[in-house]
Amino acid sequence: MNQQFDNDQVRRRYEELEELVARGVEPYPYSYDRTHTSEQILQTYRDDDPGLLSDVAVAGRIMAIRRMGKATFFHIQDATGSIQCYIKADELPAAYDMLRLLDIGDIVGTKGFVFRTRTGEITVHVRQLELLCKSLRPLPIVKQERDEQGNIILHDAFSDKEQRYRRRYLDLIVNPHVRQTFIARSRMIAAIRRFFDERGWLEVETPILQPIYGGATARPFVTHLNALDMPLYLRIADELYLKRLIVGGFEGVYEISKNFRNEGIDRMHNPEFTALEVYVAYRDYNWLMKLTEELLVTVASHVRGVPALLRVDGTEIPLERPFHRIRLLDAISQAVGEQVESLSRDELYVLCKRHEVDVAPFASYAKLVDELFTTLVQPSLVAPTFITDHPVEMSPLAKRHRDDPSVVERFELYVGGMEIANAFSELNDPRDQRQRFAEQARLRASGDDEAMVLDEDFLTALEIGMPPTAGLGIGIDRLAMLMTGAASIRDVIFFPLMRPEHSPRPVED
RNA sequence: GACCCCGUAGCUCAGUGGUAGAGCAUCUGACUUUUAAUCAGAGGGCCGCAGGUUCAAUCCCUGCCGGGGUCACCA
Repeated sequence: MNQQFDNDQVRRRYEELEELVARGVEPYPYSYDRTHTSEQILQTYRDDDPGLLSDVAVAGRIMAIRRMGKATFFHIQDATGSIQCYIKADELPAAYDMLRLLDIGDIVGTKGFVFRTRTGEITVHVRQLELLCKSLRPLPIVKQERDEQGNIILHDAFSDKEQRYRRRYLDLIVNPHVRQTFIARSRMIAAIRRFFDERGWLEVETPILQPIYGGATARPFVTHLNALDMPLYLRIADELYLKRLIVGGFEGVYEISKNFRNEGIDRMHNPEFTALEVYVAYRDYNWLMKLTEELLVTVASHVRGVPALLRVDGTEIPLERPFHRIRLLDAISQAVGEQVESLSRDELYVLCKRHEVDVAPFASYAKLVDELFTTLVQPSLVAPTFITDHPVEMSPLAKRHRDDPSVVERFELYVGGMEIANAFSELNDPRDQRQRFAEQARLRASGDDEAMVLDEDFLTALEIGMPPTAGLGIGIDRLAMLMTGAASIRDVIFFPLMRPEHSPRPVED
């Protein structure tokens, strides 16, 4: 064996492994038949009838060992929780001998009967002990203590964010709340699927590798397809493909999948993130606002038990229907204390300067509106609020408002100061859509590298004809943050993007 | 990309211009109902990396690497 040891704890464990093998112990067996999880034992045990659990088999990772000479207590942790085990040397001399070579982190299976100790803890009295996996590296030890109120006090919790994100497996083993966060995320997505499935809408998959990226304004990741010697883009949105499916005759489709945007990384943004998009034929954005309310209330109730979301500071955000609704320009007017509805681009620029909103002198009308909103309004949108009817320049894929052609039928949902949904009555007039693409092309030519690219086939699809359609996108990661009170998007993504730990020096070319 | 902060034992952290310390973890011994087990002892460190200043650098300076935060960017 030519093993490089990082430190003597690792070396010691390799030595133990060899000694176990020398004694005929298989350190990596193939399976283990459990009768109970730790949770099942704790829930089933009855002091007046301990015989109920006279022969259980549990398995898990050793998380604590207390050796007391000829008797030892240890805790094993499984997916449902943890349970204490008790083993006596005189009853099981061989197993007890093997136990001397086991460590915190090893995975074992044990059979025995359940009893309650003098100090009141439900415990498995070990009659048989098997090693199921030898752990060769030390675990970051988290000790926990219970105070008189029963609160759990953690000592020296594994808290270094870099290590937690890089070695999520360790984070999950030693930090129980992390497991809970990801279970909540998974339940949330399951609840969303159920909500749509119940309505008869079809879950679909559309291309992630796209020859033309579209459906949002963002810089893409570029890759290359060798077989056809052509560039491809990782999708920034799936919108244009889902609309093609509505053209094709499906009347309700949704997709939950990763998008990729080559932009900044911060606590709200990860280069790859999960988006939900749903499109429903014959509906408009008014109907979709009600649906969005219902979706959030249903999902939050399922995941959290109450129709409320959670802020980082632990305060709840009740989801009371109907959510606030305010037109985007009205929200800005309110914030600046004057009517902005009919202001020109140049007047808006002056307004920005007056309110110390930092904008470039050549910024477009849409950009100015966006800056004013982001700076002056968005932070205050804690309670769920629909911001509606954006200027048409900001929304190249949304249908013009039926009463005002300068704005579109669009809403964004803000909760806790975060944008979590974006939706519109979908633009299905191919003539208008072509004009909008032309405007995007003009922006692109003038240096806006996030402007949308013309997708001629998408226009062809619209010419074939798309029924009136409402479409909604939800940032799943951000919604998960609000379901769990997470402070950073990294806390709800198992493996957030990190720079390589030992980065090879990039070669300059 | 800019600025600020951080990087010391497996983990959580102290610390000082004279090359280091605690708790837990680890090792040895004691202990047959413990639970942050306890008691006695021991080992463990390129103080992120590379330069510079200095008689002397973990500490001061510069650069780099990694992380966090703020801003910018970004639906």
